[in-house]
Amino acid sequence: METESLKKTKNSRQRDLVLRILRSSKDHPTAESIYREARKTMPSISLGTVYRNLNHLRDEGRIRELSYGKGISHFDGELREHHHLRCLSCGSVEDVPCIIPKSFTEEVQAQTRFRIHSARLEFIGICGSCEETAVERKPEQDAGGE
Amino acid sequence: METESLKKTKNSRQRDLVLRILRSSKDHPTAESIYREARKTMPSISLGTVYRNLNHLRDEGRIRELSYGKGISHFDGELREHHHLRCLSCGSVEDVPCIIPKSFTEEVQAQTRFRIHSARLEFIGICGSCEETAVERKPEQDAGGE
DNA sequence: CTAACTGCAAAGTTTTTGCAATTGC
DNA sequence: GCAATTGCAAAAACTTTGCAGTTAG
Repeated sequence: METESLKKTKNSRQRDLVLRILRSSKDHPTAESIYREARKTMPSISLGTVYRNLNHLRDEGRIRELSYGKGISHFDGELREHHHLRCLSCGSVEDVPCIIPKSFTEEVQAQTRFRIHSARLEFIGICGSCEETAVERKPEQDAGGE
Repeated sequence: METESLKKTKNSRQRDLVLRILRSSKDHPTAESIYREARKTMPSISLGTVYRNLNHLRDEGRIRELSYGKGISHFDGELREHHHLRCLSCGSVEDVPCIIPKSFTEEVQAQTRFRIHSARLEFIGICGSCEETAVERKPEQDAGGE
């Protein structure tokens, strides 16, 4: 009867800070940007500690790791089901509070031998402001200054 | 009247090879595994060239880059709409030929100022064979050897 | 008290890049 | 012929880790 190697967790000021920054963040910060933010409050915090805490919080399921794009991971402090819109033009990522239809998930599960826990969905396209910019730039339109 | 900085593309044996490997691949190889495979045919090919060609092919839209997980990108030579099942236990990724319901996509698009081109969907759960293994391991069941 | 945690810096991984030589068109 | 491409190796970018000292419980 072995318990799943659960280890005692201490609350450190550093971990609290990382979590607080993530929770209060409207976007999806990277380790680096969390680090920069954290140093405003706690100048001695190290990048390694930020990484360790992000991994720890993710393993506990208290935050989500996104890792879209190539190298860099982004982190998300929002746990309720939601998905993402990624803009091809400016690279921004916003949340959509949509929920994948249960019927769809069930259909997929029925078709495969897979037990589905959750899903990650990312819509890829052009965001509102880039769309506007593109329209402004069109030559048919009276082209702005410069 | 400037065209979108389109640059002439040459066909090199290296690029063809990378594409051929990807197209004939049932799974989603990494740059590294494509490199290993490529060297069987063309021992002089370099890893840098594999990376350059993968990026090039992706930019042309001839392959897809997956980059799930942290560091390593995986590539996918299949362009028809399909999505992925990722197993939490063994880390494997398989294709599901499912299609996101148009009505769902349209609903999301209507809710936001976003113009959706495409979507990436990944179901996360436990694959068939891991599920079986887990069941075998359950102590209620007559536990196998070892 | 002591195991978890930290800061620091060095090391690890994955990907990109500069350069001179080739190669496809 | 010339620009695109290549091989090589060095550099960059991101993340993890070993260690000795600190801290929460």
